[in-house]
Amino acid sequence: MQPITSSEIEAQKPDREDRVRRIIHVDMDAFYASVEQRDNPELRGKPVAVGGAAARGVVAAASYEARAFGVRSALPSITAKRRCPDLIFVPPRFDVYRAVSSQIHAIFAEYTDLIEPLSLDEAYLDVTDNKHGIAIATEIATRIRGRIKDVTGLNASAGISYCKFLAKMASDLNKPNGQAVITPKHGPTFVEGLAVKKFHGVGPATAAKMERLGILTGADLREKSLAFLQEHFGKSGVWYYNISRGIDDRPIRPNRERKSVGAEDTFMTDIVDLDAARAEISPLVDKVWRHCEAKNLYGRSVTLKVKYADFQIITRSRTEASPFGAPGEVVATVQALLDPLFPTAKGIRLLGVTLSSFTDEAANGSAGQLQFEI
DNA sequence: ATCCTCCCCTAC
DNA sequence: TAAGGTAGGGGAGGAT
Repeated sequence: MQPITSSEIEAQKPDREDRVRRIIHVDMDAFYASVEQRDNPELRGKPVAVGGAAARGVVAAASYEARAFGVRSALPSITAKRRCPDLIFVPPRFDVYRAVSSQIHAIFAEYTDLIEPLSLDEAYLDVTDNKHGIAIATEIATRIRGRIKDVTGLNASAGISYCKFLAKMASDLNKPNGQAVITPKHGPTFVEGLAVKKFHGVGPATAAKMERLGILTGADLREKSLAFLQEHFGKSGVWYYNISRGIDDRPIRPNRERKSVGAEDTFMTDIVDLDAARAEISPLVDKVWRHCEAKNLYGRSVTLKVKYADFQIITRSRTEASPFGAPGEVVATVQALLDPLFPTAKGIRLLGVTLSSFTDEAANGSAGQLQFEI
């Protein structure tokens, strides 16, 4: 400990301790697969993959029995079947997953309103001030996991720490059906010993770039200056600088608003001609439009996504002054974005449509717009 | 200075 | 080897 004056103790100590947050990251174990095993006893104890067995499908979630064979999320279904010939493919039931997600969210809300869902099966909770006045966050995590088990029959894991990054990391440490704590005292040490490629937010590209710079671990990262990291990683450099010291002040953000709604489709066989491509647009737009309509989202940007046979992905987008008023308008715009891409030398394996730039209100009539412009 | 378009990276 | 669907954030370069 650094020697400090008594006045500093008076001034700082209570302040510091007040500022230490208690964050829990809750993560359901093999979520989709566990729901399927819960609802169909035939699947229990067996290797299960949720997702399409289709030729171009991938695994969305794998049971722990399947993981023993190297079956993982995002693995091509055909590879999964080769690794695990007895693998049972089950189509996803998102309505059921959403219902379970609501149940666990209700359990979180018994303890705090500071809930930030990351997906159907994961959330950050800030329990610094919680509804039961429980001082020990691990106690809350234990109770939440018990409640989840009682209510849903499913296992959850949890990470407990003083920030989101370390809570997230901690939830993996004793998975499945476990929890782990990283205290402020041990946070920086934990990060130092961690390979950067394990950092949440550092993917293959960034990991490779860091490796070229001689950065393999959190300790390596910590040795680099802020200026160096900013030079090589821009805005993210600040984030890396802080996180290598165990510093992450990002707040829990409840009620994050959706910024885009999209739909995309990979075809059984690649598309080569414009008419075939055009025929795919309406169904995609209709799906997106229905979703936006149900949620009262009025988008004024539309993006067309094209994935070619060689996996090159391009996007073409257009932003209007006011939101689209009918699906037909979206279809027309997307067609206009699509046309210049033909004739194409490469087949197209996927098309996608996304609406974004949501505004508060539906489009005014054209007369209303004119009044403003005059 | 901000918006728009397009691309890259990441996560689940 | 075979590689889905959905979403968010950052950055570069150009337009307004």
